Amino acid sequence: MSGGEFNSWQTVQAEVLRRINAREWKPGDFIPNEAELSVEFGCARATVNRALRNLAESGLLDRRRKAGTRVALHPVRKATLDIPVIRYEIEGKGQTYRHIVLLRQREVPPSGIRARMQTEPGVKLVHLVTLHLADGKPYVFGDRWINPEAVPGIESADLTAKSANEWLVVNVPFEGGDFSFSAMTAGPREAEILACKEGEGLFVIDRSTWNQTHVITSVRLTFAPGYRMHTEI
Amino acid sequence: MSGGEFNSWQTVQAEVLRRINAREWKPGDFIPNEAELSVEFGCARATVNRALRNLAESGLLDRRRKAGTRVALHPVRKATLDIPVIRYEIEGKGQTYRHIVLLRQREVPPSGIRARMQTEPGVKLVHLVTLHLADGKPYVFGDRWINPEAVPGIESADLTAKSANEWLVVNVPFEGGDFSFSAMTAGPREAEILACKEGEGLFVIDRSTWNQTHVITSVRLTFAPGYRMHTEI
DNA sequence: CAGATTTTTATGTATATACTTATAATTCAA
DNA sequence: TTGAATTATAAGTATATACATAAAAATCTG
Repeated sequence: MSGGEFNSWQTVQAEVLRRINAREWKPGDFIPNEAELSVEFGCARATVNRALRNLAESGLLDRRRKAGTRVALHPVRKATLDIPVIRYEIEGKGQTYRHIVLLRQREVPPSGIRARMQTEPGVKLVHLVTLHLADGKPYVFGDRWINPEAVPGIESADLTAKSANEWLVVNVPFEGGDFSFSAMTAGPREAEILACKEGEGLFVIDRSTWNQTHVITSVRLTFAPGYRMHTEI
Repeated sequence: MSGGEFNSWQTVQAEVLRRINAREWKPGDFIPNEAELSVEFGCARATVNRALRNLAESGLLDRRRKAGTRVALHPVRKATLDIPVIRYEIEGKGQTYRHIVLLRQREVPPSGIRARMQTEPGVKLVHLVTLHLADGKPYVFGDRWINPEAVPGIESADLTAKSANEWLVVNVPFEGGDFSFSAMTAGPREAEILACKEGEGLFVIDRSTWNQTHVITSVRLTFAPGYRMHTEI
């Protein structure tokens, strides 16, 4: 307590992790309860709680009240990935960032977008197509639909200075988002905009963000060939 | 306190989140310190700490000792994505899972793999190519290299019953991983294995996992056209 | 005045205690 | 015997307190 010898929650977490990895506690096994572990490790129950909670959050343990704590059967490890703000991403690589607005108009969206945006038939949305360049070369282009109802300032915003991507991040809070990652084959349009060959495989991110009341925006980012999204555990 | 009216850390978190979203506390602003907030919310500092820590973990606040807590300038939202175990993913969709081992041999890896796996020149690794099928149709194929030094049982494992993917998840603990997501263009080999056309865009995951001492395995998963990886915030 | 030292301060963590809550297990009742 | 009520239990949370630690700010020094 006063001496200096104590178990931090990290120590406890490391030891529990070691036991899981060493298969001393196997997937599906119940592990001792918090009270028992706190005695074993010579620390407070709160400390054990912190350690186990952390491991549960990262998917290695399953915990339920009264039932107890068990080693996760399907150790679904979770990776966290940052949502890129394109300018930061490019500038972070030491390249210069520039963007061009290719299209900006109010438009009735196609049905797929309308479903995503949950708007009534016939309602016009802001349609925005932007090309982002790194060192002058096409990097990614965004085909974006914005619900002006959810974003009051959008009509008057100067989207040539700051891209919609950045403008929205700074000006419009969102509560939730929905991402999907996939690949597509470059057609004539993509080939022209991204200055690549038709038929090349392109990395695509589809993203919708919303707040309590509205779907704010829905965007498809199509990256030039060679793009990689990276993350670690 | 005893009555029933109290502020849980969730309540505090929700209110802080509201203020951030309402721009009462703008990106870059310092927010009141834990002691002040605990007075304002009528709760213990530990409760405020829990709330703020949580928000910091999800990227909305930046905290530093002594400096204080500020609203993140670049609200890099973090999405967590589950690392797919292919069989679960397919069966989760209600499809039947099957896999075929296309190649399994000890082999000296090409230099790119060798660099990734951090092995000495000339050292042989286990090379394994597996096709995973959903309802009998090609879903993804894995081109995998395994360091037998890190995985003692691998030589004798029956990888026709359980795929290497699943066998490794169950039998080999790992401490860290490295993921990258990208797109490629189907060449003759991919077209043949995945039964798609040459020139189609394919989604690719490159993954390495390691423990303290070794890089365990490095795999490239190439998905059939149409695959989407999905996540929410 | 630059550079080293000390002080101050906000977050970070540990602990004992107490109470809450979900839920498994048990008992009771129809 | 089934279904409802009760009990016991393990995690979940709140709190007061104390000390640790990083780092900004202030002070001291040559």
